[in-house]
Amino acid sequence: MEKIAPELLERKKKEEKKELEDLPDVHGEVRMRLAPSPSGPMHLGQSRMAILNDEYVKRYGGKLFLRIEDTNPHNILPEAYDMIPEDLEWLGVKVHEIVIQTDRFEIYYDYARKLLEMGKAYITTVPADEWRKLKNEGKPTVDRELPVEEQLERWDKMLNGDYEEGEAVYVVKTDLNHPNPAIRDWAAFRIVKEVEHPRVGNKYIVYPLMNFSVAVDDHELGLTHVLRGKDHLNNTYRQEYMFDYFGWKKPVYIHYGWVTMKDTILKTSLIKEGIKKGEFTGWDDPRLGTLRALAKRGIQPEAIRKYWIEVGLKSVDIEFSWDNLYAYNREIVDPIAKRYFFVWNPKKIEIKGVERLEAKAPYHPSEDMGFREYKLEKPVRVFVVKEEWDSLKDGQIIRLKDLCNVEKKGDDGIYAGNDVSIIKRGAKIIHWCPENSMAAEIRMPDGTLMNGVAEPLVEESIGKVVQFERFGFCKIYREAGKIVGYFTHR
RNA sequence: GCUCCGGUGGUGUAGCCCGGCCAAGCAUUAGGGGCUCUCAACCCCUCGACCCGGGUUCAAAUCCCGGCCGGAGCACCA
Repeated sequence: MEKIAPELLERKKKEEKKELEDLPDVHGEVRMRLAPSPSGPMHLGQSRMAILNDEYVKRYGGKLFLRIEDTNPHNILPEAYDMIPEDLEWLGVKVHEIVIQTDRFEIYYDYARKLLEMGKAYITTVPADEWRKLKNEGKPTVDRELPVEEQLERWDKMLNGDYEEGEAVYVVKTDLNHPNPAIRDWAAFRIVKEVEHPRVGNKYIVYPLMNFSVAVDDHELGLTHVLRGKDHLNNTYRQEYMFDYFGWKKPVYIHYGWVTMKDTILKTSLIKEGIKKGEFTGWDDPRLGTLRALAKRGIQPEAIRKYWIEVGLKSVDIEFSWDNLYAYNREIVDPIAKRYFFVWNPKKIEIKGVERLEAKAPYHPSEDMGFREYKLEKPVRVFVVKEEWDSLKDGQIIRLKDLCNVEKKGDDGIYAGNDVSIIKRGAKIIHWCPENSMAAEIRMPDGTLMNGVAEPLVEESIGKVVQFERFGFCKIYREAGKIVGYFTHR
């Protein structure tokens, strides 16, 4: 090989596979986390952080935490506690330990008290908008510098439920003159009384806000590296104050860019509403960008993984490319998908001039998967795509793939032998389905349906991704006696 | 408005830190051809990019300055 065609080897070398770049500051093993809130199942956008964290933990060894951030009782879908781990498992992400924030209130309270004692936090009873206004002007509220004893007293009152919702807020001090107003004093605990938490009920009335619980947990879990979207950049700065106050060692923070997904419905609140209204069939409706929808459509988790590895951790904003994802998926699915015929807008034609026909079509054009065979008896009738048949000229001879040649004559076909060489001479090849085919409905990612018939043998591929020849890849299901295909991609 | 972050073909990415081998690589998409009993796969070819302007230098996608453009955050959400 080397002697005959060294240039081929050269080429091989150039097509190195994409690899994630190394993480900075790795000393031995890493400890990382995924931190979704349980508002719904995972979607494509969230799979990025899951995959990347997983890749690094697998590369360096260490531990990956799934930390469910459920400290906002207003935005929780109880089923999500189970759905998220399921989605991760489907993705092939290895989670070593699950941590749920509503199990950890005592830890947060503990640190909250310490911070008050250190004079690094205060409890304000000033209304939110006023507090915010003062902050933007770089001015303290009247209660910011109240003595520690009084702050602790207020804290106890908060915990005891002596304040109503919105009457008191625990704030972490930073720097009122910080040039970025977003970083100045930030709210860390709020009172929630009017809503019951789906998981812990009304056991607690003081809820930590994200920046506080995240900082505490990132430290408590001993994280070495934190990957997050750059929309969290200011939160990182806020949280760093906590690390500085307590003298904790900070993890390495890496902020990756924003991903926009055109024509993809990701927003959980919208999906939830749509499901309720009946606009979507469920969390796996093929129009959605949830992982469950993609799974249903036959997208392989390995394709998603490969996609995000290719994209990497850059802080540039990017546009998601379905084409690229489909290309990766096709690479995986093409060699294993069995081939079948699906005829949309079917028209039944009779092939005259033969007693019987035998079809022998390979399951795969290049892989050795055997054949699907059909025997067609006397009135030999098949389904073909209506527009296709109608567009043929009378007298035109075409090839019915893996069956025979026919000459069109109105709504009939005249048997024209079985000489494959007519293809070489330019005969059109069309596909067909036997008369005993099954009704089939294909559901497209844009929500449209295609109705037709699928050859009987597809039944053996229920639950699998197949390729309907001259149509595209689909994942096959059965619903109410009919074949239902979820379109994967061409 | 303020504070950050970033700008390589339609899309994604490599190169940028440590200037030259970059008249910019790879993948995908699009167009064309080949092969094939699929409009798939495979093979070949083609189109297509360093945001702009200065500066430093023998030499800049790579370093410096300015501008322009895009994005994020500025919640008692995460």
